[in-house]
Amino acid sequence: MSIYDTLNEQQKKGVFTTEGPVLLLAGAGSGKTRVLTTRIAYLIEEKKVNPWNIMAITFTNKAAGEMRERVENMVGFGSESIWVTTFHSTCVRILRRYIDRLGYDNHFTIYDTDDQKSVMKEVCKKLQIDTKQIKERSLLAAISAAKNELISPEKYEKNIMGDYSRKKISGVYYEYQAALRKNNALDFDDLLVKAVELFQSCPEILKDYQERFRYICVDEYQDTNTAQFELIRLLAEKYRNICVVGDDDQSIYKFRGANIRNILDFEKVYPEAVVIKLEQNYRSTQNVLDAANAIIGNNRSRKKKVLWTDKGIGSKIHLKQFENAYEEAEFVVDDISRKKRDGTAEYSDCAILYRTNAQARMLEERFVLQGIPYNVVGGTNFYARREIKDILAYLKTIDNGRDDLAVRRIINVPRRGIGLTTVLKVQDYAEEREISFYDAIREAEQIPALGKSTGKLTVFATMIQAFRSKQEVYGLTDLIKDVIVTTGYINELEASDEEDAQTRIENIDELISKAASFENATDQATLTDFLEEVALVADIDEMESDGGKVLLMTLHSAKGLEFPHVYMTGMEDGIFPSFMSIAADNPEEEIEEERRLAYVGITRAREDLTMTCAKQRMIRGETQYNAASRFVKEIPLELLDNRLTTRRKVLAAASVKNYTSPENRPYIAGGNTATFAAGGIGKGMPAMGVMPDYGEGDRVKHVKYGEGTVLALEQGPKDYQVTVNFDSAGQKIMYAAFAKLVKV
DNA sequence: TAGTTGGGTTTTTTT
DNA sequence: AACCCAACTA
Repeated sequence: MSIYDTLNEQQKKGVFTTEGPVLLLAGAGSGKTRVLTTRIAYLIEEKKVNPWNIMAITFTNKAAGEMRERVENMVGFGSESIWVTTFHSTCVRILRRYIDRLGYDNHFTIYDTDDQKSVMKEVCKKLQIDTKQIKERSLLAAISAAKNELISPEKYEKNIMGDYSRKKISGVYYEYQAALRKNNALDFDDLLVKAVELFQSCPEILKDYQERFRYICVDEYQDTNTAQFELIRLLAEKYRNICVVGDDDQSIYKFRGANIRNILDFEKVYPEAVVIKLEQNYRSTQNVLDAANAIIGNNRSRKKKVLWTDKGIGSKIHLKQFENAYEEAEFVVDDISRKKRDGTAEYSDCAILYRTNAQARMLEERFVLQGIPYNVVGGTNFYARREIKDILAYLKTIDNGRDDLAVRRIINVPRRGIGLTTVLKVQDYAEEREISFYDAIREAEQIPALGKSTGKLTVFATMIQAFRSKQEVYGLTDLIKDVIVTTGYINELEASDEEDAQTRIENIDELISKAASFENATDQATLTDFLEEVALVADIDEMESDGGKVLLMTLHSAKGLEFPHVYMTGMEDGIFPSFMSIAADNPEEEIEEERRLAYVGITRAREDLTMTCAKQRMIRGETQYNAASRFVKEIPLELLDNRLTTRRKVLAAASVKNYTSPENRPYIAGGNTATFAAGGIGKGMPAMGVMPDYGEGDRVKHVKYGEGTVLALEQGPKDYQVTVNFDSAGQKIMYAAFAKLVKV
């Protein structure tokens, strides 16, 4: 029996039609990833295509990783040379090699949303734009929209047509790009734009990649924007072996430029395309599918298809309305704990979905109260946290002194008594000479205006230079440890009475572990590689699956996942569909997008679906009274196990009081909310400067490097430095507090 | 220069 | 409710 026998007819067609353009319209749960991976295996095993010539592109690292793993399990070897990545990493890889052709340095850094905002703030200051009238974010949104459509500043300028606000944006767009270029930085959108630009201006480079990628597969095609479309179109132009997989009903990223026409008009761009529809669902029970079909059937702009299953009717959909969000959370958590007790479900079988990240908080409180393990996916990206960004700014500075933003971020963090006045003076000097901020610091002695700050700047520059030279000898992890010790970052945190100082320290510890595992997984792991990897992780990539925990996430994050038991909470008009979509200029269109989101949510459920809503809910400090979601009302009554009934609890008032005051919260022994919420075990920071229990000549053991002999142990300024000669890993110098060496 | 405080704003979703 | 920022004070 071969891997192809268990496929249905349509799936087989998808696997075997390897030549020419293919559009796979794959409904939710129809096994599209399976078709995609089997197709790749077929290309390699049967068609004898060199894995090197295959490209599979997705949106998240998680999806890419899963795809690679599945292909690996099917083909004997060679799978490691398939190019399986995300759009963004693909672009970075190409640009790292060739972006000098566009006048950038190949050592460019990648700016996240935070950095973009800082840049924009400066641009606005420079152009004297009042950010109270036009907000940075709306300017950035306009620029992002333009970039997604591959509209350059020049093109944008031509399209002003006398429109005042467009004229303003046009100027901002120019300045913003200039600022990025000066810092040798690209934002997320630039990654795509510049890759396309590169291909357009260097046909010989494009040709190389066209020769390489003879077979291209694109997952989640409905979420591609114009830039992504163009990138793929260029790459596929020569061989035209392009297979795109998507579901127009699951297009939920219009707000970030996804162009649903890419999938709807595929046959116009590729008239010879073979279109295959996958409508058999292997995931959910009939009741769940009927509900999904009933809801999505209300959308007008879509390719008609109806999902079916042979999994059986299954249980009905549960619908519950509560007085307020506390009771809603209480019910959901109780229900999950009941299922666990009954043996109906494990914690990891359950997922709670909501429209906005803020809705997680109340559920979290309840989980903590009941002592049930849970994990929140997303929210604030780990790498966007202040302490992490600070450390990364050091690394960026060490790696690429041209990123002024990074240098300015850390110039006075931890405090070195370098204030705004000094920074401005340095900046003036840098601007005058057209050099980078960091280079200006290195020339601090040449700046007469500085006065006694000069010394402080010199100390800073010397420290960075020292890191740079040590970098040659050190590994990545050692460098980070050195940075946090030498700069006194950890010391400052430990000394501070800030409430979440401990959490921050733990986060830094976590960063070190991430660096260590990156170092382990990559040979020749460079600082640049690490910074790049870190810049492109998505919330969902960080999800630990099957940690025996209930998962909480937004409906958007849930796309592509499935769970036996799904809870959709906050099913209220104004929350879901969101107020923004109801109040939009084009509500029909916006609500259709929300409806697709509802469709995505429902079709995550394998067996059991529960929808909940509350009559009353606090949003941004204001109490809102919401009716049940219109989407709920679109579900035929016979699919529900009950009518809408409100549960009223006498205890509600009392219990509300209980878990709003922190003192009354029964914490899990030995832990606290923060570590619990982060889903990690709080490892804490070992004390620094404490004499280790080993000495010169002793045999010790390290988590990563294994056993070795201590060659030297000397008291440094902050902590003991220990030099160990590891049997397999060679000689390493490390701080005793971090090395966590065990005497053997 | 650093820390505090009061006022104003806010994301809905994210690579 | 939470966060960010500008202005004010030590």
